[in-house]
Amino acid sequence: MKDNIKVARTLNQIQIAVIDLINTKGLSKITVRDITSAAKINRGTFYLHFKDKFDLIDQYEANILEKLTETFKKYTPLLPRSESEIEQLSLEALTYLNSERRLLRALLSENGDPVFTNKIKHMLQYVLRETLIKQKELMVKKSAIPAKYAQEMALDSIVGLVIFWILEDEPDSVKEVAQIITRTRFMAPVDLLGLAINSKR
Amino acid sequence: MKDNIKVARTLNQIQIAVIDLINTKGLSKITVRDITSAAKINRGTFYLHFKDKFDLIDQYEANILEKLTETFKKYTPLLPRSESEIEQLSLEALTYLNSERRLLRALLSENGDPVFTNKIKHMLQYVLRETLIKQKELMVKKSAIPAKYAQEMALDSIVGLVIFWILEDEPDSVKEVAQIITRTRFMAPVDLLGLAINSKR
DNA sequence: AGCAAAATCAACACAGTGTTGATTTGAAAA
DNA sequence: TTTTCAAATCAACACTGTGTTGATTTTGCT
Repeated sequence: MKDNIKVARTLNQIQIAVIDLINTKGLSKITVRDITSAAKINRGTFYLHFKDKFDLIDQYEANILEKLTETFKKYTPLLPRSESEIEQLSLEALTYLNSERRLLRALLSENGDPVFTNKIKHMLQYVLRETLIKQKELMVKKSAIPAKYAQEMALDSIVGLVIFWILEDEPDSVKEVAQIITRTRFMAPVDLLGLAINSKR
Repeated sequence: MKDNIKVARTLNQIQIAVIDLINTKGLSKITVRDITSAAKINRGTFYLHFKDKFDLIDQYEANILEKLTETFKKYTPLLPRSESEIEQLSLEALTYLNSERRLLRALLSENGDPVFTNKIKHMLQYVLRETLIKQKELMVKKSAIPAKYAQEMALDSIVGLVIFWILEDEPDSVKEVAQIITRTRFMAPVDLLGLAINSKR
């Protein structure tokens, strides 16, 4: 049996310290010493749980990505076939993200781990690819631009939107954002921006 | 007078070494020692030109961003009012980026500097904000979603597209991509992907 | 109360950093 | 060609952070 209570307390102190340190001095400048002294634990103890600073961040991120993947799996085989299905899935994913807002804000901020965004993108890409294979019949129309670009942009815009929401100081509600995500799937950038651009050449 | 030739040769050797090292071992794991030994210069010489590894990368990136900003300034006051103006600006910007493809590929790859993407976004945001102020009359329609989200997504999708293109092994021509960018401004994600999604709830 | 896991502590070699002062090299002006 | 001076080389320095060690103490659990 592990002394789970002891471990849990230590890991807790570490996470609180790390979030605080990311926000104050930035992840890249944090040392293991910083973490352990802020968490008021022995430096050796840190190495009992983590290989190094990057391993620590990896564990946090992997945990979040895993939970998020499960949410998506619940909706497989997607893609969703209707607006309301898109909205429902968005709602569930956003609700989970919101529950981890403190950690996510730190990791996704300028002071955080700039690689995390890429990991999120790759996870989503993997999930989408899995389901797209089973859903080829959905692809009925030919797009005006190569699929690779379309996929990349769809992914970037949605990931960008969610991260933007996470980083807001007074974020809109989960429900509002789920609706916004749904709407944006059906609107062009020019229309989203409300611009009047002459589409004649 | 500076021994410009000497300096230029040194800086050249360093850049070649850095690009190579980023591609092989990744920017985060590169030491100043690695750079100087690969460039076959004395370690002290490095510090004659750069404060540290990050200063070096900053200089490369700042240089690229500056050139890119100039290109955009040539088109001020934009925003462009027609498709052809969008395409022309895209063409010019892409042509410059293409001329720096080797360095950009390294910096923007998984092994590169994950912060660079953010810097590009911020630069574009600044340029757009500058011009949007002067072009308020362009904003005629009310968008269905808050402007902040629309702007973020438009930015993310276009930056994502360009970076995707930079990282391709056999990239499409500058002209093709300029056309693609232009088209995407007027199309919704669902249409870009060619999906048949039921928009009824 | 007694066991075992977890945390503490001091000490270690090591790698990379950034800086120094003295010396050599070499491109270009006189 | 010779002179000159900025640039590059070189060896040595103190310093910081790392990751690991073995011995010891603490503390939750049964």
